[in-house]
Amino acid sequence: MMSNDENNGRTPTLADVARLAGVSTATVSRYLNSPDRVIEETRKKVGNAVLELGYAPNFNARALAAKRTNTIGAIIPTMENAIFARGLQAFQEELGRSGITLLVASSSYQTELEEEQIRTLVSRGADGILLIGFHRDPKIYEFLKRQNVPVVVAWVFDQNAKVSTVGFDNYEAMKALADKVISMGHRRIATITASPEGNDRASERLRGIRASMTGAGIPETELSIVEAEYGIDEGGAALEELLRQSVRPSVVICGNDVLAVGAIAKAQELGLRVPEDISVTGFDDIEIAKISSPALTTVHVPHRRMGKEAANILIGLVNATQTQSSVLIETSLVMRTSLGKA
Amino acid sequence: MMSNDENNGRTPTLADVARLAGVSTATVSRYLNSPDRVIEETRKKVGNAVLELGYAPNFNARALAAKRTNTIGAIIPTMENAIFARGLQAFQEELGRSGITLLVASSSYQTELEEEQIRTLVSRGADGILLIGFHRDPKIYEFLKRQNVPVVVAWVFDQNAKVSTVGFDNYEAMKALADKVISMGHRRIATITASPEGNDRASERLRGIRASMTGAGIPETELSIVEAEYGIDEGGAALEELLRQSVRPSVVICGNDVLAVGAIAKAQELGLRVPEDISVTGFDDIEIAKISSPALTTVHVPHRRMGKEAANILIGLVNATQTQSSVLIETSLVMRTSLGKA
DNA sequence: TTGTAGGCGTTATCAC
DNA sequence: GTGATAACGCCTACAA
Repeated sequence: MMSNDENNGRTPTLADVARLAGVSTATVSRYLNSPDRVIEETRKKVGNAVLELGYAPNFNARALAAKRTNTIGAIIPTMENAIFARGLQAFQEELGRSGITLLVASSSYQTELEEEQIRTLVSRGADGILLIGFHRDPKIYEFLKRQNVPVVVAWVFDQNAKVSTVGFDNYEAMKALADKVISMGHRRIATITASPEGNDRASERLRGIRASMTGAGIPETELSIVEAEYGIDEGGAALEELLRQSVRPSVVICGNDVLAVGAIAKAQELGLRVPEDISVTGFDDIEIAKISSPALTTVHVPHRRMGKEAANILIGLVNATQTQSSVLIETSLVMRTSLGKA
Repeated sequence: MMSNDENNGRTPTLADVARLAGVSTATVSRYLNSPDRVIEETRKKVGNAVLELGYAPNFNARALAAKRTNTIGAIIPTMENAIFARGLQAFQEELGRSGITLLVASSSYQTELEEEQIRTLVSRGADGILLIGFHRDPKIYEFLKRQNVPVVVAWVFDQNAKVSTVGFDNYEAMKALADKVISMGHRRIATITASPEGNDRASERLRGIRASMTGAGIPETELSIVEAEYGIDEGGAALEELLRQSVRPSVVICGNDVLAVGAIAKAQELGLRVPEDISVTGFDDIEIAKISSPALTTVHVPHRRMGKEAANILIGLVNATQTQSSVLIETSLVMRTSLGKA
């Protein structure tokens, strides 16, 4: 065989394969999409041509003609946060099982960026989209509806929402933790949280703490709040800020395990014993919670299950085999040693 | 205004916008791609039409016609591994700065899966691709070359490779660590590593340890090796296995920080003091290394810088403003307390 | 500055 | 079973 570049430098197309195999483009297309609809002999001819040319179908052309991409998009706040990255991994694995590819984008918690990414995903023909949390311009939901792109919102749960949700009740989950904290005698409560601005998980959790305090007769104004970005060092810095305030808290409720671990490390560095001098709690229950010393009292979030369920609901929505529905992922309190009596 | 669905349920197209605005499709296209080439007045007309229809361009059609996607693909082994997730985040941020979208896939360390994903990415028209590590069927590199898709391989460095690399010398980095370990008197050396099968980072690091031992006159056959998947618990289980062997190692060199932290936790659980009874080292220097107790002696890998550099090289390759080139990312030994004298 | 028209690589509807 | 051929939605010379 002399060579296989009859067609100068172009990347081979369906037509090239058809020519080489001596069949029509229609047949090649059939060979690719439903091989059983083409007779054995031609199948071989076409197969060889495909191999010889190193042909790879042009997805964009296919999507254009077929009006379906077998693609689902997901936008998460950040991949830096282990729990999102891992939930996404589970989501992806489940999609893979159905031969669906995942398109990922991360918004860095910027809503405008997220809007743009949603449009990009839709432009790319995503058959469905996974989003984290409710909070966003209602116009986006309208846009998505108009474009006929089903959505699943994860990390939150609301039976009555107009979209499908797969997650837990952030308010209740955090309230349960706070109730426990208060039941152990704590009154001087502080929290280190992500900015609740445009972040409904964070604001709901904050609301949970406040409700718990109020329920116990503690004025919610007594709650000290420090905002921090995601990161161990950030958690430490936030703790320092907390300690600069007039009354030292007896417990610091953190928005996630990473912040909590950072707070613990900083406290110890400053000579405070945890939990004897100050208690600290986390949220998420990622692996780090177990190996932290003291081990972290936290809220367990089954992120892999959440990712998996989200994938299945979205797939159902896309195939229209399922109508809008939400699933509640149960969280649970995990008592370890970083939370002690007041 | 009565409504904006003159066109039944279809999602609006360029033609719809053109019709509504009373201009040609070419003008709308120009409005979208180079607004400065259309006069203010028509710009307004078209803009309104776009808004009113909630028009979103069809990316696939655009890619088909323009033969450029402004998209770059990346395949990483897994998002579960924080250092990949974070390197990828940096990669993405850098691409975003140039208006390029990122397509992500994770191969779960399965080479066949990776091959498939590479084809998918190419099919989707990725202008360039980021891969982790060298090791893969040469045919893939040929395929990529034939398809004219530039590649950057990260997490490894080889000036002489036929593709661009952005990373460090895994062999040298680990050898430096091992040299240090041995200089502290250790002779009974063990390692917990990811399976080196088809993983050149892991196998190179293993080679580094062996070379160091040989250099110090320690028969490399004395190296105890246990393979483990990524995870704290996996690291712990691996340590247990190591301790079941006849001679107890004085030091355990782990393939990454997560395994190391797991090993430390398990050792302590079994009543061993670290580093007095057994030393442990990590690799990567992610945040967890600092808060581990004892803090982890490890190899610092500037993953964000690596992601960023990889993005820039790939962008240069895609724009053909740059030819193949590799950049070395320097790693460094970080001495903390988990490594003590033998 | 704007419009006309051909083409990008596939799929899908028909006939044959 | 297989082959023409018209979409699919957009871009881009080329004209006007």
